[in-house]
Amino acid sequence: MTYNNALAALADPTRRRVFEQLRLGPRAVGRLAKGMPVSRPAVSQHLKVLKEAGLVREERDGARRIYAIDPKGLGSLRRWLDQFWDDALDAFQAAVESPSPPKQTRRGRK
Amino acid sequence: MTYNNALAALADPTRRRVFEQLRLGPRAVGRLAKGMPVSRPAVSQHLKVLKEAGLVREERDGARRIYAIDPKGLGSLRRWLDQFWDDALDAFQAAVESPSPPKQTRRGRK
DNA sequence: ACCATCCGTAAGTAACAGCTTACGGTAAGT
DNA sequence: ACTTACCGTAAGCTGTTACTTACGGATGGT
Repeated sequence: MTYNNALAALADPTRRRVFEQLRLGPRAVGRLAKGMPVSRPAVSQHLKVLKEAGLVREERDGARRIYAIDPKGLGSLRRWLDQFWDDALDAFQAAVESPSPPKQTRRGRK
Repeated sequence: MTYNNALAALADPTRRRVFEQLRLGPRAVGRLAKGMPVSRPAVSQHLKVLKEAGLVREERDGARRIYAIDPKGLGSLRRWLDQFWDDALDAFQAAVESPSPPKQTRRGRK
């Protein structure tokens, strides 16, 4: 039930860019901030949102925080999307196969 | 390359609710607005965003507009997520299998 | 012709989200 | 003990966004 947070988290372009950076492997905050158009605190705030959405895991290494992708949030999002995908295709196919659907027209078409 | 718009569109809870309504089949605007906590124009605006994101298709039936899920936007979103899913699992597995990664520590761990 | 239904758009407002700078806390090196 | 590096949080500002009401165009029935 965390897919809603995951969607909201991945909606922001900057945050998505941080997330895509982590696809290459775990990274510290400072390293993530380098090469980004925003400041380091901004990256920290984005990481906080991603973490609360279950998309990212935090691991301490001395004074540094290493962030990595958490498959959990990604999985729940994928499940939601797949379920949606199947149902949508069913409805789409049913609409195509029947020229005059049962409840489609209420007052006649033409 | 429309997955970013799709993510932004599905980020809003109300808009997601409209979209999930359409999972049951094509609906007119007025019918979608009934049972929603917001006004009909608000639903129209949400449908416009969903349409621009490629998530929804519009079909005119007299004075009514019938909206239905467009598999296109859903597909691009799914592809992006799948690619992400694979890469993330690879990186995750690689990180687990190697106790001491190559560039993980810069000044030594302890 | 008239009226009712269905809907999109414009304008205005209030809440939210993302960014910056400033600050404090923790850990490692000397 | 002192300094440096690394990072999270608070406070404040600003642009965006989701909502409302009001309006007008298009279609269908009588």
